[in-house]
Amino acid sequence: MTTPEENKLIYYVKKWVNITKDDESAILSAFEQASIRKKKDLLVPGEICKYNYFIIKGCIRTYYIDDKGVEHIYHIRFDNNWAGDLESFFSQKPSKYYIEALEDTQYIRISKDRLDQLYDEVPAFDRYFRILFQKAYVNTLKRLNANMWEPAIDRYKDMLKEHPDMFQRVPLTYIASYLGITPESLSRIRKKNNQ
Amino acid sequence: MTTPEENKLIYYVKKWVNITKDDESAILSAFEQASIRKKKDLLVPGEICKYNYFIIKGCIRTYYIDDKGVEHIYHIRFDNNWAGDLESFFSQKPSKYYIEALEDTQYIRISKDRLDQLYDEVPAFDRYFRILFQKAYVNTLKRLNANMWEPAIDRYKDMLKEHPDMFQRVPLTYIASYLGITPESLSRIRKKNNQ
DNA sequence: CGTCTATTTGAATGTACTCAAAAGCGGTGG
DNA sequence: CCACCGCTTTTGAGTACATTCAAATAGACG
Repeated sequence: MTTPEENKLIYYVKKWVNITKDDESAILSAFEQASIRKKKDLLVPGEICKYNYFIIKGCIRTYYIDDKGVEHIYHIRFDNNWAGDLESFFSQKPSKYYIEALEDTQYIRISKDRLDQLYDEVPAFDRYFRILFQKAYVNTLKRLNANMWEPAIDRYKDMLKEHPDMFQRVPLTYIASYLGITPESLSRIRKKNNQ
Repeated sequence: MTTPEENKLIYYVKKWVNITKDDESAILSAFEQASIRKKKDLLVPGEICKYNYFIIKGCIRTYYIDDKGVEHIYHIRFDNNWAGDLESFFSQKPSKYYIEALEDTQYIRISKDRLDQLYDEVPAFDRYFRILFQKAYVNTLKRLNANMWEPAIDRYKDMLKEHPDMFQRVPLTYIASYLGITPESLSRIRKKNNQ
């Protein structure tokens, strides 16, 4: 039994796959620990996303800026989640995104080469990510569906129910963007919802 | 070298991972071949999605019907793609979706148990699906983003460019649903686009 | 040829948008 | 401790895009 206090990553990996003690040390030695201050960027457009990040504690958003200069948020991630631009990370081509800390954030990171090595060393890690991506894919399909066919107010209510913490930790402007609406619309929706 | 003519699944697996001859036969023996007629269902709501499907030739759509009785299409898949309700398949709980053949379709399928076995027997298959889900996840994020922030006409044009075949093989009503708009709106967009 | 379904067109409606401005809130420095 | 500044959130007015509902037209298939 690994507790989150000992090592968060190992704890969460073990939720999904069985690994040996050797696997554990192989995994642990493949990651580096680091931290970043609020409002600082882990990645800016044009750079290659050299690392995949696992957030130990903090908050990170991934967004891009469109032709008109408007920000659009892909996702907002908290403790015990992965962050990074997968597309750039796996292709090792320049990213289109900003990855920014919304709070002072502690994380661990792994480079592409090191991760590929780890996949070979520890096949269970392949499986771990297979399961993770599978879940991420299903969740994103659901989010897509909600965005297509549910009115914004329902999406807001769902978010309030599923991620009440967000509203404590993230400015409403960002939540609006994540929900696919403007800050003004979110404000009006909230007003309507409180009456 | 495996050509698509010999075995399509093996050909596409080899595009992403290295497998031995033994792996090949293990994979092949895990799948059953079958076919289904146009307009028939592989899955209806309430049923557990017992299989994951790889389409050899044909076309399959996944959709659900909302409270108001309106159909919403999650995806439309052609030859050499996977289909199935992943959520139900992996949890083995009842599905909310219809999976329907839009053409006479040949496919191979694998059950959950057999696939879990295969993951143990052939670790490369874990990796194959890791890569597949990873790509599916990134693609779905892009589709989500387009739906949130791009006008319907741009999404239509993109689809016309990326999947011109769709328009040959799939009724416009379904394409509209896939794009997240009503058939009426798609009709008007097409009219505007041709002027 | 007739029937059923898919597509188009029309008119009215609604939801979320843009642009502009006011109000609220938090932190900093005098 | 208060005043000021910058940023977030709210409010208002006008607009646009896609929707709903209804009906007409076009196409596919037996």
